[in-house]
Amino acid sequence: MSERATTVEGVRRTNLGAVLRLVHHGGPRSRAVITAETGLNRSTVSDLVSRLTDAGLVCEHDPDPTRRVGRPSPIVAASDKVIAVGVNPEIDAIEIGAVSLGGTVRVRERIAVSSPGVAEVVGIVARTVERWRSDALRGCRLVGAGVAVPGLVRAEDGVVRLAPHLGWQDADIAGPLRQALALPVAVGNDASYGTRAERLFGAAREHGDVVYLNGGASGIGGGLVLHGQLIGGAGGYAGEWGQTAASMADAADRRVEGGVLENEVNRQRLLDVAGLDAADDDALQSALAAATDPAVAVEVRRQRRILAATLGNAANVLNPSMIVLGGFLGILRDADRDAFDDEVRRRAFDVIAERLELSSAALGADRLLIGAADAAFERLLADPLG
Amino acid sequence: MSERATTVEGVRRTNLGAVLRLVHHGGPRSRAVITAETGLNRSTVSDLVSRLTDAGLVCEHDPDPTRRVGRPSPIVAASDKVIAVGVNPEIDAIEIGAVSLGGTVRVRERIAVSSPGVAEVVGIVARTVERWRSDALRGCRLVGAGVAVPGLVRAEDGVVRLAPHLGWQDADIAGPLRQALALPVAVGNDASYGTRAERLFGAAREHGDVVYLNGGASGIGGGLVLHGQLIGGAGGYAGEWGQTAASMADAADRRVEGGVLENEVNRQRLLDVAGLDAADDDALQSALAAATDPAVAVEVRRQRRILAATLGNAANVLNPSMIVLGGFLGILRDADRDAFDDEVRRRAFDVIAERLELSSAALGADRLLIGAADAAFERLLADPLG
DNA sequence: CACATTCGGTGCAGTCGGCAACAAATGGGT
DNA sequence: ACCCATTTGTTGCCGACTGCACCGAATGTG
Repeated sequence: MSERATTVEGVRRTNLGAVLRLVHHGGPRSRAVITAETGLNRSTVSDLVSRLTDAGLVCEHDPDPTRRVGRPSPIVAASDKVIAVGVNPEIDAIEIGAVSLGGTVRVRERIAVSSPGVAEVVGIVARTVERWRSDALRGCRLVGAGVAVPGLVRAEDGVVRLAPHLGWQDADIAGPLRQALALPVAVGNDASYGTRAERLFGAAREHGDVVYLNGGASGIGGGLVLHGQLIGGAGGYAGEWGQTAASMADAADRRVEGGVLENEVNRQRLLDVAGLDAADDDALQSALAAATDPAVAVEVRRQRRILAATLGNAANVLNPSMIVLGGFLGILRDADRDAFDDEVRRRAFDVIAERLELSSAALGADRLLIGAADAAFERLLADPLG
Repeated sequence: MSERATTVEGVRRTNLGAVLRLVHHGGPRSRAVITAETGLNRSTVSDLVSRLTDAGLVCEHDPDPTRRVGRPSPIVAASDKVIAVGVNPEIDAIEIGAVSLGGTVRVRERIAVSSPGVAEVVGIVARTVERWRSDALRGCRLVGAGVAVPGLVRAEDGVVRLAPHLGWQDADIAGPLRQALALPVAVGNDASYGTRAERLFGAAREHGDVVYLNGGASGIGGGLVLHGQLIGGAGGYAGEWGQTAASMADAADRRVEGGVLENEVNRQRLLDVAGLDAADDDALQSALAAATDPAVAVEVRRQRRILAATLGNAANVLNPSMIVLGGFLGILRDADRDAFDDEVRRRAFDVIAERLELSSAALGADRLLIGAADAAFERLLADPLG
């Protein structure tokens, strides 16, 4: 978003990228609106749009019949024939999706595999994409692939340093996948890509300072957007909330001596107290809501207290305008949204709480695929005609 | 640093700023080095430098006698005649400094006043600067002033929302001071400006992802640099570590029920246990080192534990490459640096701890003046010839 | 049907950085 | 003392890009 254009040609790249980004992340809009939002000249926008059209990246169609005087301005939309592949390997399956520019999922498959290795993932993805290419994606242009990995990914080269649930360690999936698909490949942490998706297309849309926390079966991960930028930190490992020491006002709230946040705020504990063996988030939510055993309410309240303290800390340190909770953390909040939000705000400075919103994640299961695909689009947005 | 240049003229602004920033933050260097570091063409750099010289912002002087073949390249240095004023109102005094481009403090005064109001600060600063103008700063060009306020400052307009130690609330100091000095004025939180100074000229030089925590008599504040940018958050209030709930593995470490970090990691508690009434940081450090009472060591260890847990959390969430500790937090660390650093690293993921450095603050009392002045320079760097 | 309004298209001008050729300044070798 | 290689500043030209002014197109209004 904010590369500095030091050269005159760079200005063109920047501006082409800005226009394409606008219709990709913000949806279709008229040329006139683009002119107003970019602050560029009409003639400049005209030129930029026609170049993007020539390159097949955007489509123009007739304007909406508006009731206003004046010449109607054609609507510019991102081409849905430009596609990036999103991949999310998990412990029991691989999820693959084809996402078009604009952020809609065109095709999507979940392929059951138990704890797949790198070669297995690459093979399955390559076969699936090959099949799509001559079928659902006929006539489309594939521009890249993104892989959302449940683990620690080194930002500089995309090497998976550690993915405990997959059993990967110092694994390079970018190289093999790039070879197999003949496409550029981005690799990133799943929570980071979830953050990206929620910020661009979900609950944190339009927010420049976002804290995102996701609770899954394997723990708590998250991501940050500050100054409108996704924050990776020095190595790209930022967002590991699950490993932070939890703040508990009452020592009786602790369950694991020397434990960390994800030991205390924990999905399995909720399943246990609800008497469930395994369940998806919807089932868990219903079970918790329907439970009559007071122990359930006690455990939910305990986890809510601890989570609220963590979020209060995050608010004081980062001053976000939006906190988004995904997975079972959203369930904890939804048990009584207003009370939860108030408790978080109460722990933050007034001036910070004033402008703090909280939300449960808006995107469903597509979140990671959309985020991963968007990371793959990033190269295109940086230099649309390159 | 990273404004996007959407126009051709904007490219020139960006590049002029980049060159000026280089010699301002990085020190004097030859044209040849500037060419290499900016990636710009020789002829472009030549033009940019001569424009900056014409504007009196940089000076060129004869090259160092290097032992290499080839035409020597003249050294470009930021002009020390370009000055910004840094101001730091405290509870017992106002500190004022004149800082030249390049970051050196030219003049500096500490004026004792008890808990000054806005009008008092403005008056004193105006008189002092007026005196300097016809004396120490004769022939200099003043380009702005920055005020480091111990309190919450709204980023969007510089209004001081709350500065408890000064008794200010919703106070506008930018307006009156701008009028009195006839200069643009920047207002910010003191810890933010300290962060800025340590990052540019101090311990975190060259680090793109920095966590800075400062411990003073009034509490614990801090700042963040991520992706090379100073992070303010949605309202500019980010960095309030002091108000976060502390994480304590052992409940016996708690001293204040429902208290926050700055209640537990606390300068006054150190003074008390050391039997001191009041002392500056140097005296406190000596007293703690010389103490024989085992209660002193116990309290130091307790505060170190809590601080290390907080820093470990910060490392996991933000993945910084450098953590800088100022004020009495530096003293706590210095009591046994290696042990402290190891404890912080132990609490972070291996991959994060691998590349995590810690340091005590490198700049002394000048820190806030340098940071505040640098904030005032920002306008100049964004558009050097504007 | 004339007019106001809004917006796209075209040609021109201004600005900027890249490039290539040349000049200048230094060290090394004979 | 002299020539050459190397590095770097300087100059003039070129290409690229955006902004602007003007014109034409498309729509609603009276």
